[in-house]
Amino acid sequence: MPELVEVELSRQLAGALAGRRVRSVEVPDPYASPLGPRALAQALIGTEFGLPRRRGKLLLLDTDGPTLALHFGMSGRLRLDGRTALGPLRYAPSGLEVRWLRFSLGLEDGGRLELFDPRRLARVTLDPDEESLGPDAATLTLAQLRSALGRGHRSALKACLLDQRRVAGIGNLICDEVLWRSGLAPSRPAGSLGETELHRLHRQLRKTIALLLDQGGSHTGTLTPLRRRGSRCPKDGSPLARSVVGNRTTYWCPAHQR
DNA sequence: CTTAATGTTGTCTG
DNA sequence: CCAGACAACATTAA
Repeated sequence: MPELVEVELSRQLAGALAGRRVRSVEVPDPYASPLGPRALAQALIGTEFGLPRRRGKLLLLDTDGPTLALHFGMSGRLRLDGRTALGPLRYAPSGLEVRWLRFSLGLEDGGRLELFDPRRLARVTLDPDEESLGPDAATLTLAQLRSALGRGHRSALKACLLDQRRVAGIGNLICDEVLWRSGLAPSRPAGSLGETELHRLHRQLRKTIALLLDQGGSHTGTLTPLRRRGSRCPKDGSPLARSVVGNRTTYWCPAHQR
């Protein structure tokens, strides 16, 4: 679930952390962090949270000490004081089982921040390298998009959009949805877009992200439910193609995506 | 049992 | 040097 949209919803949930202090640190699955449980505890206990930030798919929880960074991998989700920001997990519809709790913080006021992750690809770090991420997709300017794609001259458009160093936050579902709405083929060389196409892509990117946020998830688009063999394009009725682009399964309409 | 999965990273190859 | 292919990571569920 964790593309920009889910992480943003988690950031909003984490807003309630501001001004609260860490009392305890638990790491039931040490695999979740390259830092040991001890280092995390030492760095975090007693610190006070500020307002949470997000860059791409990274949730940044600033404290008056280090910045706690959460990356949700494929199946991570956040719970704060018993509340979550997202609907059921695709790979764990039953949701928040104790065996999937990988990291948690007890707060001085009795509250609790918990990271659940069935698939164990989520990561907890401190003071991450934020600058290696490209500009955030939700607020990307046309100029930023142009330069992100320009440098990727001959690599596939979709591969560029998924590259977090170029643009941060776009995942597989958002990418396919945006390209479908933009009428652009995922395998188009990124550098081949004309100014009109670039404009269209930029507009659809911003619009789609806002829509998906509003609807509560990356999976709420038009194309997502059609990600199975035999589906047809809702725009023109053509059979959707299924291929691999940028290492990810890609659904698209060869009829109107050019 | 097989396959695919909302992600990232490193390695190999042409 | 570049882009693409592929495996690995670890697990769930259809």
